Amino acid sequence: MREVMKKMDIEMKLRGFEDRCRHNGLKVTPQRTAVYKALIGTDTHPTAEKVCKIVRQDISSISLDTVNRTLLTLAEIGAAFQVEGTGQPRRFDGGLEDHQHFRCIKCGKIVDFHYEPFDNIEIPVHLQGQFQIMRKTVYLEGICQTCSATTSS
Amino acid sequence: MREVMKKMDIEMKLRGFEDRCRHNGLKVTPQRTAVYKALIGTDTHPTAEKVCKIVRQDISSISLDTVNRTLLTLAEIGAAFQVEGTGQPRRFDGGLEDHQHFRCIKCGKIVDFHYEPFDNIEIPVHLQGQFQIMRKTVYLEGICQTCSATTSS
DNA sequence: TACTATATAGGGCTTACTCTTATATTCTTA
DNA sequence: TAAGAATATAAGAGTAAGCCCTATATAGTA
Repeated sequence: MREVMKKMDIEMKLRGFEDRCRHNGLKVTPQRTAVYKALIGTDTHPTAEKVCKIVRQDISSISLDTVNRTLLTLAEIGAAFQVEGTGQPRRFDGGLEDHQHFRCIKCGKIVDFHYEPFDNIEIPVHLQGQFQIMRKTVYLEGICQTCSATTSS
Repeated sequence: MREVMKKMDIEMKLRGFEDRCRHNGLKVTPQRTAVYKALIGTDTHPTAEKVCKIVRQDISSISLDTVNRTLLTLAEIGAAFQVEGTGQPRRFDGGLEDHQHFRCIKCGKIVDFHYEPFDNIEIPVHLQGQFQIMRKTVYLEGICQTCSATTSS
């Protein structure tokens, strides 16, 4: 019974995915579908490399480049998203005072801001047992003024 | 007057930095000091590459590897830190329901959790004009159970 | 001043990605 | 349902970030 439910759920998601592709003028290819399926079938926040390995069980000839490109496409059409901050070179910060970060997804710029209520977010108790938390922050992503000005022109 | 204050401030930080090095059994080298100075002299969250360019104005022969290593060292002794999530391969997430991420800084594992109060953090008004915010999340870093078990042994 | 431990420069290597191009596939519309 | 146009894919070369190794140099110490 459980299994049947799961299967139906996946079928529904796939249907929705195909619609989403078409609405965005994207073709529904076996590769795209397989990448999407692999991604929703895991909760491990995989890299392109890992997704590629999974997909190759079905489509052995798929290239890593296609997987990577497809994942990026999925993020663009809102069928998935990129885990915050990953995929960029390492960056450092010499400001040790309490502050938070905003990152522009177009130009990659990181801007400090400080909003006192964010300094001491309360961590739910059930996590405190599970992890040794060393850092907690509110992290914002979006488009900065410069980039939104450039885009609209 | 302002300038003088700034200079004193930097001097103080440098003094503190040297102490911090010694307390951690690290030698105070011109390279280390220069990297630290470059980092606290900017608010742009630079990559190792950028810090290297700045430092080379003083020490033209410094290698990128040294800069990178030094920045990592600064983070270890708490004289700086690494911007959350940067420096890792891109990762994707197919779960579109509201949730937040914890990332283990040892093994890199990313774990989902969900704490409803975090779903709709209020963004301060002064930021709403400045940025077009597309995503906001609470992001936690620390050490997971597996890793803290391994480390203690 | 000399000795020991640690740091650095340099260069080669790996990994994660990106770009280019020729071929293949989807979707449309006639 | 066949043909054409637009888009996607595979493959492979190219690039950027970061890591590792080793010989030399330097800081801290006694």
